Amino acid sequence: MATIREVADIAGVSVATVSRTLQQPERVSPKTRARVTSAIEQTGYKPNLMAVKFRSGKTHSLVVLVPTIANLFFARVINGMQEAAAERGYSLLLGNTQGNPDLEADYVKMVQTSQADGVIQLRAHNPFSAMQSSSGGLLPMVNVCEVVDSASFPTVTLDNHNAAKSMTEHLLELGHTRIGLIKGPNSSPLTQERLRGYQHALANADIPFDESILFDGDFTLRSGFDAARRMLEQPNRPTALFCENDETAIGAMQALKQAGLKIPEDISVAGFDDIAFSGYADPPLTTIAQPAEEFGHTAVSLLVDVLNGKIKKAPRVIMPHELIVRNSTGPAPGTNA
Amino acid sequence: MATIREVADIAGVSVATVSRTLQQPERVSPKTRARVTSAIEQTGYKPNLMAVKFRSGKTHSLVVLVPTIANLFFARVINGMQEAAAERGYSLLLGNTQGNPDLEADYVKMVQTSQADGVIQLRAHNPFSAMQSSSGGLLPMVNVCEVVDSASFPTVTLDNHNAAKSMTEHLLELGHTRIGLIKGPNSSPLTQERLRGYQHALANADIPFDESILFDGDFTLRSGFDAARRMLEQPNRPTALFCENDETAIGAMQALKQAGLKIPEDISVAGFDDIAFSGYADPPLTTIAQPAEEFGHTAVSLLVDVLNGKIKKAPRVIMPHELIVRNSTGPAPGTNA
DNA sequence: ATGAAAGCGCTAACAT
DNA sequence: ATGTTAGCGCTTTCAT
Repeated sequence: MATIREVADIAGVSVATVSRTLQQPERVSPKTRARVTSAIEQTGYKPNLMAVKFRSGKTHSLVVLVPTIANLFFARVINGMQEAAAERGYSLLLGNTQGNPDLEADYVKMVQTSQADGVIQLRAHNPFSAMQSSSGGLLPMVNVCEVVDSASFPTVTLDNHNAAKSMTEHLLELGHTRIGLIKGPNSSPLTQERLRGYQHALANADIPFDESILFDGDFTLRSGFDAARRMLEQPNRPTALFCENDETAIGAMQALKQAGLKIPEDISVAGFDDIAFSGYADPPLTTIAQPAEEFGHTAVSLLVDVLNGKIKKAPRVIMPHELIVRNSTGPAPGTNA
Repeated sequence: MATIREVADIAGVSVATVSRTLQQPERVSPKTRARVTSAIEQTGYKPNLMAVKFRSGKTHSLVVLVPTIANLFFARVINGMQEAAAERGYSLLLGNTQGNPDLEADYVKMVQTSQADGVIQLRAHNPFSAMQSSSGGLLPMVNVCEVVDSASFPTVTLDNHNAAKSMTEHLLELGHTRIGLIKGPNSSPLTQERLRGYQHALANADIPFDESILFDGDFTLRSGFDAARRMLEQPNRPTALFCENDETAIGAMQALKQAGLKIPEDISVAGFDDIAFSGYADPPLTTIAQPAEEFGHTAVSLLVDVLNGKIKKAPRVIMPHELIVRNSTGPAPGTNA
C-alpha cells in the first residue's frame, strides 16, 4: 500500500503538500493540486486512517451500548443513529452488552483507550460510574430510550408516564375497570414510569389499584405468554391487559387465544412500541408509537455536540409519542359501546 | 491521560520495559514488573490503542456488512459473530448497507485505510469487486448467509435448495398438489435456490410447475400480506403457500385470515428461518430452522483464519437445517390424513 | 534483564 | 504557495 511519501515523491512535492491537498485543497495551487491528485490516482494511495486518527486524536467513532440487538425497537433506533452518524462523518461501533455492566465497562474502555470518541447508552445505567467519576464536566456520552437521570450527560427519552397513562385511559374509556398489567424488568426505570402512569390513570378514574393483576415480564415474547397463562389461572380475571411492550403483548395474545378467549370481545390487549409485527398480529395490536429513528438522530446529534464542546449543560430531551388504536382493544364485555 | 513515558519515569525504567511488561511479562524480572505495575495503577495508565493499532498495523476490528439490521435472523447471526469475535480479541463494526453497493464500497474502504482487518458480507455480492480485483490470493473477507460463489473468499451458507425441497415435500406428503410460492427478491441467489428446490420436489412428485402461483416478495411482512392478497384474487387458489421467509409468511397469514380462511384447514402456510415470532404466530408457523448463531461463529472463525494466513483455499461451508413442523400446515382440504 | 533509538504514516507549526 | 521538521504513543530491533 502506497504511503503519503511515495505520492509526494512522484508528484515532486513534500508530504505536507500532499496532506494539504487532501485536507484543505484551497491552500494549494491548482497546478500542484493536479499533480498530486494524479500521483494519488497513479499509486492508488489511500491515507492510513489509523495514522490519521492516532495523530489527530479524533477517532470519529462512537460506541453504542445496546442490551440486545435482537429487539426491533432498538434496531430502528440504531438505524436512525447510523444515518445521523454518517451525515456527520462518524461511524458506529455496536456493543451487544446483554445489559451486563462488566461488558459495558469493557466497551467504555474504548473511549479511554482512544478507540472511540464517545458512547451512546441505550440502557438506564451509567457505564462510566465504575470509573473515576467525572470531575464536574460532561461525560462523553448520551443516554437514550431507557435513561437514568444525571447532570453528567444528556438524555433522550419518552414521557413514559404520560404514554402509559394515555393507554390506560383509552382502556378506561372503553369501559374496562379491571385492567391487568404485564411489566418489564423491575430493574428498569422505564417499567416503573409506565407502572406509575397506569396507576395515575386508575387513580383519576377512582379505581383502586390491585397488585394481584400486575405480572412480571422481561419484554420477550415468552415472558408475555407465561404472564398471560399465570393471569388465566387466577379468579376474577381482568377484561383488559396492558403490556409494557409489543413483544410481550404478542406473546400474551397467543396464550389468551389458546385458552379460547376472543380478542377484543372477551379481553382487550394493548402493547407499547409499535414494532412492525404489531400491525400484522391477530388482531392487529393497539399500541404506543415512538419515533424510534428520531431517538437515534437526536442521540447522535447531542453526542457530537458534547464532543465538540457545544453543550455545557446536559439537556433532557422528551420525544413525542402517539396512541395507535387498532383492533386488539374494544369495549369491555357487557358494555354497549 | 497518562502515557507510557510517564509510567516509565515513575517506575524508573525505560518505555521499552513498560511495553514489555504489558506484552510479554515473562521477559521482565518480577521485581521491575512489580514496580511497573504499581506505576501503571498509580497513573491510571491505559495504552492508547489507536497508537498500538497504528504501530502494529493490526486493528483487530472486523466490518460486518448487513443489508438491514432490522431483521431478526440477521440479528441472531450478528450475535453469534460478536461472541466469536470477542473470544478472539476482535471487535465488530456494523455497517447497515441497505444492500447499496456504494455504501458497501465505503465500508470496504475501512479495510483499505487500515481501519479494519477484514469484512464479513451478509449479502450475495462481492463488495471488493469494484476495486482492483485481487491478484490471485484470498480477499480479507468471508461471505455468509446469502452467498456468491468465488474462489477469492470462503462462504458459509445453507443448502437452500434441499431445505426448500424438504419443505415442499412436507407439503406434498400432506396431500397438497397445488402449492403457491412467495419468493424473496429476485436479485438474490437465495431466492433462486429455494425456488429450484421447490421445483425439484414438485418434479419428483410429477406435479407440473405452474408459474401463475409464484408471487414476488421482498422478505418483509407487508410484501407477504400483499402477495397473499394477489393470490386470493386469482381463480383456483392453492391449498398451501410456501413463503421464502417467516416475515413474509406471517404477513401472508394475516391476509388469508382477514379473507376468512382458516389455517391450516383451508390453506397451509409455511415459512423459512424460524424467527422467534414464528412460534407465537397464530397458528404457530411451520418453518425451516437455521443455526443462525453458528453462522456467525463460523464466519468470524474463518475470517480470522484468512487474516492469519492459515487458509489458502477458500472453503465452502454448508450449515445444517431442520424442518420444524408446527400448526400452520395440515392435510390438504378433502384429504383424510 | 534492560535501555537506546529508530521509526509506523501522518499532521501542523514554523520557515521560506 | 510550499517545504522542513518535530513529534503523536507505541513497538521492536539491536546493544549493553
